[in-house]
Amino acid sequence: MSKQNKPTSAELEILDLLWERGQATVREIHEIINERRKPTLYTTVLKTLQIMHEKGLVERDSASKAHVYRAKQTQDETQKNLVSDLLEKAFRGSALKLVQHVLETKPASAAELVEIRKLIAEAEDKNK
Amino acid sequence: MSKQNKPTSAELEILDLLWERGQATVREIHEIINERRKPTLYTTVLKTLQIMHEKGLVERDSASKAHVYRAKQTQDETQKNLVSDLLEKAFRGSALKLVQHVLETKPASAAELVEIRKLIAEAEDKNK
DNA sequence: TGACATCTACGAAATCTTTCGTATATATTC
DNA sequence: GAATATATACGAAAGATTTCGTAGATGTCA
Repeated sequence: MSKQNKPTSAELEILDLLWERGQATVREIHEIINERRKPTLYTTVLKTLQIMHEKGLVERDSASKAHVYRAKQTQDETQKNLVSDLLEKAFRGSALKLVQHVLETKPASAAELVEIRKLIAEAEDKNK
Repeated sequence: MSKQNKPTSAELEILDLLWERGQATVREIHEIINERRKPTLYTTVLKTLQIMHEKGLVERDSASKAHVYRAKQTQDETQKNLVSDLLEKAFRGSALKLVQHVLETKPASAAELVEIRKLIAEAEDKNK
């Protein structure tokens, strides 16, 4: 059912902003992106959004002159797809290995570790 | 130091085979890949390996007519890079969210969960 | 040796992604 | 209503990745 539309790198960067703010115009997105990384023309961002619209990654309200964009998939759904993709492509399904690398790469805070414990407890319950 | 050579999707598929078998010829790789997914010409696989060789992703022994390829980076190193990349690009550094999705996507076995617990314990020790 | 199978090399086409530049429409303001 | 600022649309260049096809080298075997 769900579209197998894996967002590209540039698309993901934009989606991230949309998830964070709920919605945004091209200009807003353009400005934020330009602060964060190498300068990009306004029309580049616009074009990317248009392509994302064609692909069904975003929806837009074109009532006013400056269209307002929103992500169509939730961050959660997208993250889940990306993880599932990585798990399959690079980890041959080994959840353990993946978790191990996560904890190595980005040492989690004490609070996060507590939360992760809970997740494991839940997973164990389901196993029974 | 380490090459920031993020393998592409096709490259990763080949690397996976090399890690699994230690080494392989183009023909072997070609045959396995063709069993697993859409048919690909022999020369396509060959060309990809040649490019990977240029990039330094693999090394090869050309003593015999059919060259024998080996991955140059370990699976561990590569996985670590991929995770770090995903964490940054799609999870804004939230280890928790990532782990959550892993456990949802691929329900871990009881044995794996035990192992993950250990990793958390280690991480907590380091936090102190 | 000569026919045949199998290999590498590699240019180029095909495809995908990202960026750029131009044309044109639509508000705003004097 | 004309000048100006700000939008969208969109073709096409630029890059990166993947695939294809041809040329030629090398091994095998009767």
